[in-house]
Amino acid sequence: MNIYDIAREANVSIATVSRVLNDSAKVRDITRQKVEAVLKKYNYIPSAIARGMVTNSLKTIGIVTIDIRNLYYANVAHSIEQSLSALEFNTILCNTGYDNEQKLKYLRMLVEKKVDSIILVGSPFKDPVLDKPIEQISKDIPIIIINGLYEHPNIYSVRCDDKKALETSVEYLVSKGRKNFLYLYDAETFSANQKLLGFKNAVSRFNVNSEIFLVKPGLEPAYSKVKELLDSGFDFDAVVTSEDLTAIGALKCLIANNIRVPEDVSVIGFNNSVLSVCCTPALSTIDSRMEELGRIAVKVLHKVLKGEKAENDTIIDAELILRETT
Amino acid sequence: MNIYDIAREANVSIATVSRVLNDSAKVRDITRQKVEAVLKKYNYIPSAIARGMVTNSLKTIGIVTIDIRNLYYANVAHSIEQSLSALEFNTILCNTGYDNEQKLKYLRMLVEKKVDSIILVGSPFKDPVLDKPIEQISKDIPIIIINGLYEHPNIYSVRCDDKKALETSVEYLVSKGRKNFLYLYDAETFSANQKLLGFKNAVSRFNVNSEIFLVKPGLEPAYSKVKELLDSGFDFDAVVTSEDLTAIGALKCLIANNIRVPEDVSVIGFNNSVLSVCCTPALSTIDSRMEELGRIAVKVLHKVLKGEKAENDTIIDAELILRETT
DNA sequence: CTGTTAGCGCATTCAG
DNA sequence: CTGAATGCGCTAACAG
Repeated sequence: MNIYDIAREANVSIATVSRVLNDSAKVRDITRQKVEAVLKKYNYIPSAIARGMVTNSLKTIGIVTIDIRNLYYANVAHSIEQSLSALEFNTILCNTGYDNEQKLKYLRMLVEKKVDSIILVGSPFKDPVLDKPIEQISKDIPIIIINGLYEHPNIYSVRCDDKKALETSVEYLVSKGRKNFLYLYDAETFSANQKLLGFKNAVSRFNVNSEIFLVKPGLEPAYSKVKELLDSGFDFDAVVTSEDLTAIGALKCLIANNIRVPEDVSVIGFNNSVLSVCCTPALSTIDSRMEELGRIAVKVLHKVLKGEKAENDTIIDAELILRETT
Repeated sequence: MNIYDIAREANVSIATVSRVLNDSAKVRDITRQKVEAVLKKYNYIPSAIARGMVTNSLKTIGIVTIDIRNLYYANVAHSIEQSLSALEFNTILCNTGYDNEQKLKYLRMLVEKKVDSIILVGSPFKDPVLDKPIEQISKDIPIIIINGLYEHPNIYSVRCDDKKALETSVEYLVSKGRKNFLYLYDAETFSANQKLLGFKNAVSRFNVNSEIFLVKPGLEPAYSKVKELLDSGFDFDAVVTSEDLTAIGALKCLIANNIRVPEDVSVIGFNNSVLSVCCTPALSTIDSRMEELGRIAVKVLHKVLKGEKAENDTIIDAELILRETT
């Protein structure tokens, strides 16, 4: 069933059917009703593909993440999908993992499917290997990168001020009398580097001691690292991390070793995920405002799609959430 | 740029270009190389829309969930997306929330976009209001429902044996000497009913006491409920829930009230999400094998799409994961 | 093995 | 306000 069938039954031309389907132009009321009756009778749904053939758009956006099981990505993706849906856009979800080959494969798929734009979630997408292809794509469609910085025409950055966030954390802990910091981070992306930079800035500014370690993502690696540090007699009274899960690993190790939190050691995580309220004591953390980032990304995109001028780099502030580990 | 441009530059017909693009038929090696050279020169990517116009498929599947921020949905969705991607299919993600209007809107969008199939994740999609539209859609494309039962041609169920899982939990706790059970559940869907049924079966079979309460989803409502029960002097030595987060709410309340877990009270959650290892003590829980469900769903779908006969209702067993709360 | 041709279902001129 | 005609880029017969 297509508009020809509808047109025939309604005794009008396909152009008229198309018009009422999109109410794109004036159609006499009586004609419209005639057509609508037939449309309803068959519960007719037009083909977005055929429309896309003409308009060269499926009203679909690709959203590219590392792994949607990660709460951070899930939250941003959800926010994006919802904002987009309100604008009548659909979302193609891509979980690329960390492998660049996979990322390229997905990017290609999205181009094939003629998405109206691609939203890259997370800084792992700012990578030398990907730069060329991404810039190539940006010649045809706008690209938004969340929590990555990409200075290139038609590529828009929307991010949270990670650097400042870490500075704020350290500052707060210093104000509480903490003097010996441990920083655990689990990635070496743009965003991770910003956090690290913020941490380093702050400890040097406040002139406190600090040790920094890169650990594998997850709870276990952080647990082991802290255990190792404890065993080696390393002394610290504050743990700051780049991820909630890492913080929780550290926290669990401290508790297991009868170190009181927050009396002896303070802990601050990052992201304000559900995880942070599940542990005991509940984790103080930094809210990186994932939903807000998603919303802004779509807002920027919408502007660009409408041909309006949009901010090339939007930065919002994170927020320190104090719970029981500080 | 389209296949005409490629054809012209390679001095062949568009049919030949199409053939090498899909390697659908024998093409002389020398011709193929000629074409491929031009293809590479322009880094040509064919339009899936135009192809879809002819084949009536975009090699895209709709996956419909309540909310991807929920770890359960995120895990299943991830598994589906990955399995699908390996089959060269893309995934349109839909977060419908609980509102039926929204669900219908998404369903319509997916039909418009001519998806090859729709995968419904979670039992909230087995609802009288949705039955008609879903059955209508199933006339054109296969539908898979994960953790819901839908007996209808071209609709396939893939689910975890929730009933048995709950029976196993209770049985285990009884074997540990527990006699007074509290069951907290947070939804009234098909899946939730199965769990409830399993719980009831088991407590009656083992002849132990039980109280059952419906609470709102989340950590807080469970916490409050348990607090209320404790204050009222209600006596219990085992808490079983339909969700990890609910279990954690209960657990936190017990701990806060100096009730020892698992010495005084045992707790078992459901889903084996990351949350279960974040709390202290770590939560014993039921692994509902979300990744496996996603994988099987895609396997079933793939069969159907290839025109092979597939199982209408696939059931797998959950697994009891013992950690520190039992 | 390769080329010609006819649609796929729709939006969009351009006439009337 | 409405209709006829055109083409979007590709696949799939069908010829040769």
